[in-house]
Amino acid sequence: MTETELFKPNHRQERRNQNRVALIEATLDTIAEKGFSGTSVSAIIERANLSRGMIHLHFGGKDSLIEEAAHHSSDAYFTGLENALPRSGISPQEQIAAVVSNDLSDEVLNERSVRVWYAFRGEFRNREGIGRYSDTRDDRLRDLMFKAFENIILQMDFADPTVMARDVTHGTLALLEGMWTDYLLHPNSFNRASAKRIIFRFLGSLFPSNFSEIGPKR
Amino acid sequence: MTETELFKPNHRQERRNQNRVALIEATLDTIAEKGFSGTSVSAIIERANLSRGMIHLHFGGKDSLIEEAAHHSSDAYFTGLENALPRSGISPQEQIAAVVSNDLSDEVLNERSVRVWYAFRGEFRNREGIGRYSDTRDDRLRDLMFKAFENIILQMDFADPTVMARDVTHGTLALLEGMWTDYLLHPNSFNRASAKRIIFRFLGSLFPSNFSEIGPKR
DNA sequence: ATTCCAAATAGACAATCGTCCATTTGGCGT
DNA sequence: ACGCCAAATGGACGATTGTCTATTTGGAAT
Repeated sequence: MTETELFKPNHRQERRNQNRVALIEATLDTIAEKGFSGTSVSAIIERANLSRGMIHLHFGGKDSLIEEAAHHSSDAYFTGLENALPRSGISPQEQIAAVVSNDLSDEVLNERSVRVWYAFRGEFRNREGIGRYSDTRDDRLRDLMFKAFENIILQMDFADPTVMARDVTHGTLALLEGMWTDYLLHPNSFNRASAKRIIFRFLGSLFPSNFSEIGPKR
Repeated sequence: MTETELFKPNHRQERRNQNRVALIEATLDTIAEKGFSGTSVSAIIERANLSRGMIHLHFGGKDSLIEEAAHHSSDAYFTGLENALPRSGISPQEQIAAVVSNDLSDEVLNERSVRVWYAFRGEFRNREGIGRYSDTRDDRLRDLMFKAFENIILQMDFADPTVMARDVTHGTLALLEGMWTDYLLHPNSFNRASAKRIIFRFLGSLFPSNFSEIGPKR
């Protein structure tokens, strides 16, 4: 109500879109705070300070709104990741380190996004729209890491470099996943530096000339 | 109704307890199939083939039933783990391998239990009863693995063996967590043998005289 | 200044939620 | 064989769910 006046200079379509985004953000906030089962239409519109009919007007229904929120959340993660990755002239180990650092950064690994992410994970079976974006995120990230590890492994001598690259990619992503879970369960005692050291300890053991427990070499 | 006759020879208290367990199992089945948001009182009692009032009679309310179900699920995991661990005369690396094998076994890593587990994870913030059991599981398992890794590390020369043991424990649990997530998202393409090989590849690289990519040595 | 129509509102609506109680059932003790 | 009382039933109950529509609002075009 009082905030409405702040937006007065805007045009109609801008206001419309602001409300659309406000609904999505309010949905994510509510999921983070009250979980999926506590996320009702009433809770969402109360947080967004909008009227009840807006969800039907903008999204057609609650389920579509939640799907859009999942989409929005997934997009935000990848936009951040692509900004965190320098365009070129970067060694494979530095690329992997960039992914690791990004996944453990304040922007990605915070209480809101982790709770939202796990709430979606717990429900994605029943909402097809959510599962789609879960998969999308994994596939793009997996491909990026695989190529980086492949570059590292090809200039060593492994019996089956492709399998090795796939295994290490899989393992590193699993490590990151596990760190997220740890943060979800113990957000206060979680230590970002410690998490990073652990991951690089594992990678440094596998590729001593590319990683140390401090981070990537060169 | 028709099944009632099968239980006729039982005493009253046994029947009562059977119904109690049936409600818990029906709750877990419903969570696995429909997610937390689809788990209503109606859905539970329909699956259990019992009357509406039973939940109030046995548990006092839906929330308590769900808490008991989380407890039941956690207990089942640890009972299985303790059975999988031979009592004594087993090397540290074999202890760790037993935990890894157990976490990747059909009994622990199946669609029902993984969906149930992640559904609880997504809601544990709001139901205090659930969070308690989540933590309990982690603590007991962490302690077990830490001592095993400590034994391995103490007969090597590391600058700070305690930190190293803690890091590797943390990392290995994170790897297992990540494998569970992978199974949740892609239950059909998931490969247990591959998951095990990846974990032992990481551990074999850190402790070459204790692990190989096949499994524990000795 | 007036009209117009997209945008937004607020409440009606049936369906479903979880709780709880009046009633029935049936196994055990006498 | 009978009566008792714990166990189980199934529906009533108010609260809350998500959807949708009749109404109001207000910026833009004339």
